[in-house]
Amino acid sequence: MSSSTAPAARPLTAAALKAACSTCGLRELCLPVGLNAAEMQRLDGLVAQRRSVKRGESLYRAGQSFDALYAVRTGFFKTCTSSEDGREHVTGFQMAGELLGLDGISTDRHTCGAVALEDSQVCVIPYQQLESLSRDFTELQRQFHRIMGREIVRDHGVMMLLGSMRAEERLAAFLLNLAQRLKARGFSPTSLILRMTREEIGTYLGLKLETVSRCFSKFHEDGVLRVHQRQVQILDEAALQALVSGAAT
Amino acid sequence: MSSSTAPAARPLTAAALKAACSTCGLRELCLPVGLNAAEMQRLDGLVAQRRSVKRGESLYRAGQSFDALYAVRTGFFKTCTSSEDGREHVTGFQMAGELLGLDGISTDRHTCGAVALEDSQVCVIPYQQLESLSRDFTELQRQFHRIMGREIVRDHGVMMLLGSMRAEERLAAFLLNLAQRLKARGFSPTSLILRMTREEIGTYLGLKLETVSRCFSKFHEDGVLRVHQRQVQILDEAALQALVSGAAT
DNA sequence: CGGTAAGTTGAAAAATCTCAATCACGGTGG
DNA sequence: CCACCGTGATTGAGATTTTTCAACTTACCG
Repeated sequence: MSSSTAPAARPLTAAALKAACSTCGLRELCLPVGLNAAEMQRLDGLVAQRRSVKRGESLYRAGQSFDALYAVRTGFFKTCTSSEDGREHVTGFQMAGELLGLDGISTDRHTCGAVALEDSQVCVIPYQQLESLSRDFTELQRQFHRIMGREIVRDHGVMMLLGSMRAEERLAAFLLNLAQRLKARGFSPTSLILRMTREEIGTYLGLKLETVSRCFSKFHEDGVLRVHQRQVQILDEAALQALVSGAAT
Repeated sequence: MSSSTAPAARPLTAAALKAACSTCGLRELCLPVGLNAAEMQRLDGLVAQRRSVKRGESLYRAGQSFDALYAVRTGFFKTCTSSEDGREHVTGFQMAGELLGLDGISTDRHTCGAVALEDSQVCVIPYQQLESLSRDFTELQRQFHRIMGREIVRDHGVMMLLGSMRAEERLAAFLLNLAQRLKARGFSPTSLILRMTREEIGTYLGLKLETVSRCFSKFHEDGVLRVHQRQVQILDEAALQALVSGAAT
């Protein structure tokens, strides 16, 4: 769409790609949480650029030098590390309002890759400038730290999931988490379209794709879900919740 | 050393418990990395207090309000989350120079508990003051962010371990990691005394204690380790390394 | 010494993986 | 418009890994 001719409508020009936190619908989920108007404006100056990433393309790759964080504006990403022997492991899925790239902070080099699972757009947040601005604004500093802290807590949750739940429990936890995040963004929490393959779910949950598929089928049989390929409808949220909480039984 | 009164030897007075990064042997591993003399002195003003934690005691518990980070000075800790149904999961082991408490940043409340596995001492780093000081010193800010980033990368490593390695590979990775950290602290990287039980290793690695025990025995039989209870000697590091890297084979 | 917590080992059960065959869907080209 | 192709998803059966349950040993502490 929108070849460079068309002076009437050019949604993908540089101007259109100009970011602006202050007018962004995601500002209550994203980096600007808690900022006042003046601070927001300063942040607008920092988050100046957007970047489009087509489905299947990499936003960044492992090993690449780190110089910016990215806030997902639209679309859906996975982040994955690959081990020395080439196996891939998905460390997370990111949707609108979530930050990508934190893995690069410690070594100035990305340790995961980020791949778009559908056509997506991100806001580029130059890291040097973010550090600098967060020295001026207590609230921005605070929020940035909270976001990093949240990532750590999230990772602990995943470690717990991988370390002590079995297949069905893992998938239940995964679906509930997805539903809850969709809900926070105003989407239906019961009817979702998965953006990732069974294999990607599998490497995220530490399972083989066949196991993931079998669990979906099992949930379907039990009337907990309606599953049709990537279309999933949650029929009995309580049942999923019970699997996750009462995981011991 | 130094206590102002000092009627001879009172190692546990308040004065003796006074912390000082500038004279601490761990400063090259801990928070003060990269600071100049003046900055170090300001940091000394912040990290003013030490706290002793006896073996088996908690430094902090899940749910408790968060107001400080802790740098391990001596000793050894584990951090664990407990799931809703009461199962415990160990998220990490911390030794001298490593930071505890990052899990509290996102919600102002700790989400894990930290328990000393031997008599330990930590430096208390009041969080508000750390944030404040890191607004003044670029280098401190930088280092603090690196530490958080490192924790995220570490967690990704554990997720990969839990998600895609089998028992022996996990234990090998665990031992190599431990050895490497001990080496960085000037201890022998081949002869180590485990501070934790088989069960604690198990919940960290997502295995049952019997499985951990069997893996130790297997390594012993294969001549890779000498194992006698908690005394472990690494005889063939390359073999462990091969297990971790060529995990696919 | 005796008691307790931790560690080891064995055998059977359970969960997950592997390998293989088949099915469904979306897109492409005739 | 429809047949065909390739990717992704499903399902089955047998192999493998890990867990479970249980018995037994060892070390440590007062």
